[in-house]
Amino acid sequence: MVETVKPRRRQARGERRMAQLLNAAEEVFAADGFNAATTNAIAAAAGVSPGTLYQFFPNKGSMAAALADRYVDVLAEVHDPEAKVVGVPLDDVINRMVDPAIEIAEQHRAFEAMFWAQPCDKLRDSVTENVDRTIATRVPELDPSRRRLIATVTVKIFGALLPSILAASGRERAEMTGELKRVLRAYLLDVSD
Amino acid sequence: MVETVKPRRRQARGERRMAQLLNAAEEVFAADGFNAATTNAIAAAAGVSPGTLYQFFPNKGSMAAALADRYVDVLAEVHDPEAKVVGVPLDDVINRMVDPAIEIAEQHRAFEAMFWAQPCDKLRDSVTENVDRTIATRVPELDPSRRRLIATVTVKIFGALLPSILAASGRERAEMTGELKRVLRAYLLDVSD
Amino acid sequence: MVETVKPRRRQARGERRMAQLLNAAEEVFAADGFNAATTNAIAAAAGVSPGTLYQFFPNKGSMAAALADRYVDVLAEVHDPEAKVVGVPLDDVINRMVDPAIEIAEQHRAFEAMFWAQPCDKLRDSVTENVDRTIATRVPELDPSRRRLIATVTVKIFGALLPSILAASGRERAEMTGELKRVLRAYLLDVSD
Amino acid sequence: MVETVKPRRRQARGERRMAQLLNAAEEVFAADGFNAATTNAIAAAAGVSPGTLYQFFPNKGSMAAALADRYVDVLAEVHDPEAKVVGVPLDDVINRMVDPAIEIAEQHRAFEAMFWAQPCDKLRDSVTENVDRTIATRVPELDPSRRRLIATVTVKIFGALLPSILAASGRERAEMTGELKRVLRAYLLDVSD
DNA sequence: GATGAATGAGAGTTCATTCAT
DNA sequence: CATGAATGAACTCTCATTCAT
Repeated sequence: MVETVKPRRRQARGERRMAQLLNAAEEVFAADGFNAATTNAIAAAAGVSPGTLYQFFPNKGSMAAALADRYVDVLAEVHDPEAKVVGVPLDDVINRMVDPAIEIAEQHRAFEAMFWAQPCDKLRDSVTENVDRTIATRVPELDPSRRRLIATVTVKIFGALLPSILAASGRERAEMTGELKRVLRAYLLDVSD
Repeated sequence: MVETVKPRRRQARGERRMAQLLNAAEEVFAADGFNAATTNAIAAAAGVSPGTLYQFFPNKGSMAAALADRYVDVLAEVHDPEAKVVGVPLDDVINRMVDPAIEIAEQHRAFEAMFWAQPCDKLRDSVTENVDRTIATRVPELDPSRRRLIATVTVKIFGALLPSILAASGRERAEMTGELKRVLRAYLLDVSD
Repeated sequence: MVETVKPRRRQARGERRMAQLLNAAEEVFAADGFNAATTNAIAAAAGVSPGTLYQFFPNKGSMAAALADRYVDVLAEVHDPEAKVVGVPLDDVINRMVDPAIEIAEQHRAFEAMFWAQPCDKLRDSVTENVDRTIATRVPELDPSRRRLIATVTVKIFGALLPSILAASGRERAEMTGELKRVLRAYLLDVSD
Repeated sequence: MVETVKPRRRQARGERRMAQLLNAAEEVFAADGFNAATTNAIAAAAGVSPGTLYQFFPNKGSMAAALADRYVDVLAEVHDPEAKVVGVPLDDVINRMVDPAIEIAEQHRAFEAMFWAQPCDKLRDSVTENVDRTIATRVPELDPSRRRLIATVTVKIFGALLPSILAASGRERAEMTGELKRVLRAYLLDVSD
């Protein structure tokens, strides 16, 4: 009994540390970008020593990957697999894809940086997978590999416009977001013929 | 007249070196990206000492900027301002925008890297400007600021898909290129209503 | 209490290193002067890598400043604020100002170099302050700003002759030192009328 | 005849170049100090190429030395060897030593920098020599080596206070200059007993 | 003479990572 | 687990000087 309690405590502490470190990494990655971010800066932001950081993450990239995982989870939480996709205006589908993603990107400040960092393919892949599935449901007759291509392109477009959206606010942001949706709607309409 | 030749000779050597250095920079930027590229590596690739590099360029960014300038020039050379834009299928207009850009990107190996590097806004701006002008000719009634937005989005989409296009070849590349054109056509059609 | 010892240990190693680095810096600054001294040379003289140096000092100037602080401390230790300054021959006062300073300069080989280096104003200021206070005690009726001027001039004279004194030895040094004291006595006598 | 004219012209051009280069060196040395001054900067300031500079001066130090020579000459021009030194108030003698020197230092902007630069011992030596001779005339019974010592000390004091004098202006400068003269008068009075 | 390109060792500084404590 | 000292190669950039033209 004692043996089981102690490990739990340890694990709990460990996870707290990891979360703490990831939060710090999020700040630093968001502020400086992946390349310019410094493991020392992350450790400092987390209030621990560099050595401690390396007890939880083998290298800088793994922190980015872990952050990406976190974002994948958040996206999954928000994603409603039961959501109607067929017999619904395309605009609604796009809204349900784009809006939560933007909101998450805004709330999780390193989302944008992680979206492009090399060690975070997972994140892009996951988003792509979601889009792919949505398309699959809505346009089942589409060839899977073609569908994959379309999903990939869709995600790249999203990634390309996201920075401008996040950098803007108010009216400007609405405009940029509108433009993103316009592009996607036009493309997806064209493609689903 | 004779006097002008002598100075030219000296400048000639210098300009040869500059070209040589820019070529080397192109290689290194293409291989490593702007951030990871080192001035020493560029100098070495050019077969000169680091000091020589700095006789022609005050810093790393200026090499990127010069390279960007070069690409702007190449784009300008290829661009035919007399080309018919009105009363012509949109597909043709898009082909004439996209195909030369891709070809240039392929021939000038750092084009992609420069397209995103911070010291090279000029390049993106120049491409955006070209697109803007083309739209202006074709859809004159469009509000200029809205037009600018559309051009910007168009260029971002191009930039987002370019890496995949360049990374691919043969059938795959044709597919990616086709997809890029499809996106742009759908978007621009939608927008010019 | 036990807890405080452990952190101390870590700091102890660090402070040992800092002392070691400052000693090395002292050697190198003394030998080459502040400008010509290199951080790599200092690190090498301390037997550590350049990176280690920068864990304790953010830049070259800060090492000089730290050295200057050290000398300020040594001067403070030697300075007896209770020492009689009134009702005592001026020669004694001057001896008590000059002799310890020269001795410190001799024992701490970079004293002279630090005395003039820009990042070490503190050192000159501190010495000036001491002189100022001594004059204040001995000639209380003197206008403070005038007193400051006199102290400044006194210190500059000291700094100007110090190199010759340190460079000499034996009889020559005694002569130079005597000359310094003669100047100061004559000046301070003149001034306190 | 032709042969004698051409060399003259060449020499004339050469001396013009040297003067031009020295003027440039004066600016740069004055602005940056001897160490921080750059031969390239000097050449640029003179409007010539680095290679040209090295056709007239073998290295950076030699430019400083040449400048020092120039200042020695200027001092000599100003110096009146017939000036009465005996049977005249000491204040007058000091004025005639100090005032022209300060004026020269002000007019020739690198005087101060050259006064301390290592390749310019000549300048200090020359000034020292002048002072030595003046003392010799006024106090002939003084032991020559002691006289040399006094002259040296006098010059060092001058050099130590000169920067403060030049940096100041108006009332402040008058104060500093006054202080310099006070020191020297007190010292020389004491010494000539 | 004059040019300016060329040199190259070396400056100060950084940082992902390791390791003794 | 945590610490923070330690590493060291690598980075960007400089500059007195030389040399081909």
